[in-house]
Amino acid sequence: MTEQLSSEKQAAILDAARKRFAYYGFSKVTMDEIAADIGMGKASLYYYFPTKESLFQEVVRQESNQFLGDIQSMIDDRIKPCDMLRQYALRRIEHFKNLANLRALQFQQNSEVRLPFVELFNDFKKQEVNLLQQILVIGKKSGEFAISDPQHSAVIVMQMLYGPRAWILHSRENKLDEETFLAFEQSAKEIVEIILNGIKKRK
Amino acid sequence: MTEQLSSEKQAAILDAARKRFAYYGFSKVTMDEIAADIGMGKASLYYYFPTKESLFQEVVRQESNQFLGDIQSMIDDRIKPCDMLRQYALRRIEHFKNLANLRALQFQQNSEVRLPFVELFNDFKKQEVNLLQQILVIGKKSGEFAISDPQHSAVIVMQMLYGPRAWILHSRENKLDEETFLAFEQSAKEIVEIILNGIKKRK
DNA sequence: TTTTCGACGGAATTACTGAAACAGTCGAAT
DNA sequence: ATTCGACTGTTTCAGTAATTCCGTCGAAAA
Repeated sequence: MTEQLSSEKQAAILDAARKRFAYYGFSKVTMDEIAADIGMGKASLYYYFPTKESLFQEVVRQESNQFLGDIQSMIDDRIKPCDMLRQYALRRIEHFKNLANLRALQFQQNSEVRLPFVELFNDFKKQEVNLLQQILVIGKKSGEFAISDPQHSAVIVMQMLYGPRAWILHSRENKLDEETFLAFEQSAKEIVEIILNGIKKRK
Repeated sequence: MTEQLSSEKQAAILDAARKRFAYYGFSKVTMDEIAADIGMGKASLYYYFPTKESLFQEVVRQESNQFLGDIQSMIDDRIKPCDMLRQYALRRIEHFKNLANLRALQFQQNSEVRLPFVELFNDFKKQEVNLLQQILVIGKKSGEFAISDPQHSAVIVMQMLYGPRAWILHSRENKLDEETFLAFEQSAKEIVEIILNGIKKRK
């Protein structure tokens, strides 16, 4: 079980890295610090992870996959669609909490928004939309959700959860080009309709 | 009508300032540029406005008051509550467009988020919530909205419109303290319920 | 053979400094 | 009452020196 020992060390590194990254963000953590946390030399970290970036990515990937896996198995359990959606949303809040400052960093300093990280987060977002679509399709088929296009609705609900503002900041160079604005305007209008449905009295 | 002439000049300054500020943000606009736009010397601007900051504030205040005034008079017209809410949301998108980069600046660089501006925007937010509350109270009284607490709902809808993410970035030093997170968590959960109501099939 | 680490090189970040830009003032001109 | 050129003190910025930190390597330990 030498491999077991190796992955134990690896897990320890990932754990220490997660704690530091989640609190201080990527650039304000040094490899020396992470190594010191688990009583190792910095050079040893490079035996397990080729770069600092890959270590960070692995931390995010692990946490994200945990979340996505949980949701997927919940869907597979075939509980009521209504509860699926509620559980998903609550679990999502939890997940966001775990990666709090890690994710918040997306919307902070430009310097932190490195291309590989953007790709990582966008990939996660895509998978999340996909899960949401599954839930909505099930909800529609079973007749519990009054939606015409689950694919479309999923994107809107996601947008709602991410917040319209996040959208804008995502646009290149923090500037509002016409294209970005039209997309924002469109989804903002659709969100309004959902809000209306949400608070209108049932007939 | 010498005063009329004065306020005409003042209006011209405000107009030039609005155009520049809305596009480039506060710090990337110089008083010289604004003055040049209307063919005046910079020093003359200081005859009408004591500081650059006061000029900026006046621009925001004017645009905001226009918006708030429009909504108020729409409410006074006593149209259907449902249309009130829809109109409000659409007009809000329009308003946001006018102040696009002016407002976007709230969520960008730290350097731009100066205390007097935060207060200005928070003040606007308060007034906006108040209008929204009026609409919801009317909607509830007339029996068109199925909400228990209009005061509370107004805050939630606002949060939805501003986006939960914006909330987080608002917190001091861009750091997620416990208090901020609890507030976020609470409202996120409530937003979930609204989403659910919005897409659930009517019985 | 697998894992750890001290010591080192080079790239990137920070701290520093001098020059340029800018907000705001003042007194004269209109 | 209103405009403006010329000036001042502060802030911003570009360029540079000093430092930090990522990542490597060869030796040592297990």
